[in-house]
Amino acid sequence: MRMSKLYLPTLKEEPAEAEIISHKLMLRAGLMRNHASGIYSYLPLGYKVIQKIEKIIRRHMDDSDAQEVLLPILQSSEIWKESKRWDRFGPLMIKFKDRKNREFCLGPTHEEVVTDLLRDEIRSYKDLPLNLYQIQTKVRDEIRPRFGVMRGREFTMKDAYSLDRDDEGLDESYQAMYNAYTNIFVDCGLETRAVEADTGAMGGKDSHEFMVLAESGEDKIAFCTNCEYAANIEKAESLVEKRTVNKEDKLEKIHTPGAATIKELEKFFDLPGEDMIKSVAYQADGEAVLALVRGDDELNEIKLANYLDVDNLEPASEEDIITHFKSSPGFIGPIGSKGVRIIADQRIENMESGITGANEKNYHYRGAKVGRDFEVETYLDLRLVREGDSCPSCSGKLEIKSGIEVGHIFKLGTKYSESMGASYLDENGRDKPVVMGSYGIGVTRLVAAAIEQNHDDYGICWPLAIAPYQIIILQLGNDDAVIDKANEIYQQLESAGLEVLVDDRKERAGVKFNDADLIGIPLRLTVGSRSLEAGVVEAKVRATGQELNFELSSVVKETTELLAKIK
RNA sequence: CGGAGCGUGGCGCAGUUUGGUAGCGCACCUGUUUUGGGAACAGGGGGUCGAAGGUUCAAAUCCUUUCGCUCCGACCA
Repeated sequence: MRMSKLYLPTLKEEPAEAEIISHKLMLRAGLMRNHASGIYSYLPLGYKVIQKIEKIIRRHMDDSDAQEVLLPILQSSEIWKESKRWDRFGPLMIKFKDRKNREFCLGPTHEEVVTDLLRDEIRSYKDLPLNLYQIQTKVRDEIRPRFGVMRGREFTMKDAYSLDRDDEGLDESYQAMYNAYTNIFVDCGLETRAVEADTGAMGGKDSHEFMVLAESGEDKIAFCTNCEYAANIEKAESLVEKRTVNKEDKLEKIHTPGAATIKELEKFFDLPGEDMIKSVAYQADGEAVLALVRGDDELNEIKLANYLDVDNLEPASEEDIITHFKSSPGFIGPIGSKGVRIIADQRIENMESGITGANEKNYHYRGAKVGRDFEVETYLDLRLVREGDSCPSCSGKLEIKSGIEVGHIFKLGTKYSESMGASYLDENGRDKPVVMGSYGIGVTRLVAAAIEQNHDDYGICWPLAIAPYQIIILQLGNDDAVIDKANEIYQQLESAGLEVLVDDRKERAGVKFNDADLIGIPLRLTVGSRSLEAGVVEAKVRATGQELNFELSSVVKETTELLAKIK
């Protein structure tokens, strides 16, 4: 491609709308432009990168016997009501009515469509297993789109759906996808880590996320420094140490004016947070729930929501605390609570006693004991893991890092097949629900993640596999000899099947060098009168800065050889 | 949805406090000289100052309403 003809609007200055590096560079390097909040147009260079990624994805999906289809974006409300997600997804979906007043949404995902499509087709165990995938635009009315393409309202996703006869079949399909994903990300030149994940609104049991480690990531991941354990912090667990603290044995009500937070209580009593019982009040589908964690711990709401199995878990407002919990904000506690479900973290069980709110303004109890002074419904893991916690599988130390979720795989089980009636007849003629899995890759998010992982002060450093072009030839100056030579090399390389961009614009050298760095083409060849006099073209590897001179007579051969070594 | 900030040529910004008829840098067009890391000089084009309403002799500037964008939080596969 000739740059004189390429639509490539690069920006010299930082766009004001962008905050993180990948977003800035995607705008500056002319990959995309903003249309509205969280909605983008992809320009030629950006779309090339997307197509490269899609090609890699297709190859690995096809290799694992998945078959590509294309499902509708416009989806009828009926199937969503069947799966009970019309309300569950709620405002995340763009919903509207057609001229005949029928309800539709723009598909935020396609489980319902796939299930609907196949429930009438799958008759026999002989039709299974099956894995269908598509690369499609998804529409989600995110509450807060941000970081450019990282959390957009419209984005490209590869989603796949497996259908199996039973759990063993699902395990196999899941493992095949796990392997395919691992290979896809390696082939894209990305470093990812698979972590255990919560299943969220998708439902189901096992789930893994594929994370690109990056400061700007919206997710937190806990890793063991000693073994392979890695989990999203939403799901991560740690060993519960067996130790007892605070041996007060009588319950005592204490006037604690102005001490409402754990920090203030630590000061007031001159005791550490681990001697206190933190009580967090929630409204769970209208039911009052009090979650207890140790004072120095943070509550993991996802763990609580999973246990309660509710659609709506919201922190109780100050008003709720007064009316529903009959308490006082800042002084809430489990003692004397009526009509409130009390659920405790397992570490509370190890506490001999603790300091907790007295449900009365400016009062706390000291020496509160579970079983004697109050009862709990159950003990379970409710706490957010912290850096330095002990690993649940090997008791090594946990470390916490930020990551960008680029892939997510789920074992859905029979959630959709049962609610929507997708079943088959087994060998014995018995009707059984299809066992499903679902597998997603955020294609456009992957572009941003790749940039987060591969850039420097001058611009993007594309991994070769997903670079929009492999080679950029800089034609410096307007000497006929230079123009002819640049042209000749361009044509030779293209004939050799390489992807080449030639900067034939009437720009000064500095502009060309800077644009080349910005758009991040992996290999740069410079043709100018200086190098021609020396009988060479200069080669420079974008990512490493490595520089070489190629003899004019063997440019194609040497370029091909060098490319083979670049990642 | 709560909090904060911002909307002025394509991009980045000043001007708003204290109303007086719009400016800078980059980009763009023409010409000359340049030409290996974002050239210099000269000339030139382009903006109903997000929108609507109001106050005023006069509004980018003051008031009201509204729309959009960004950040923090809530929320969110």
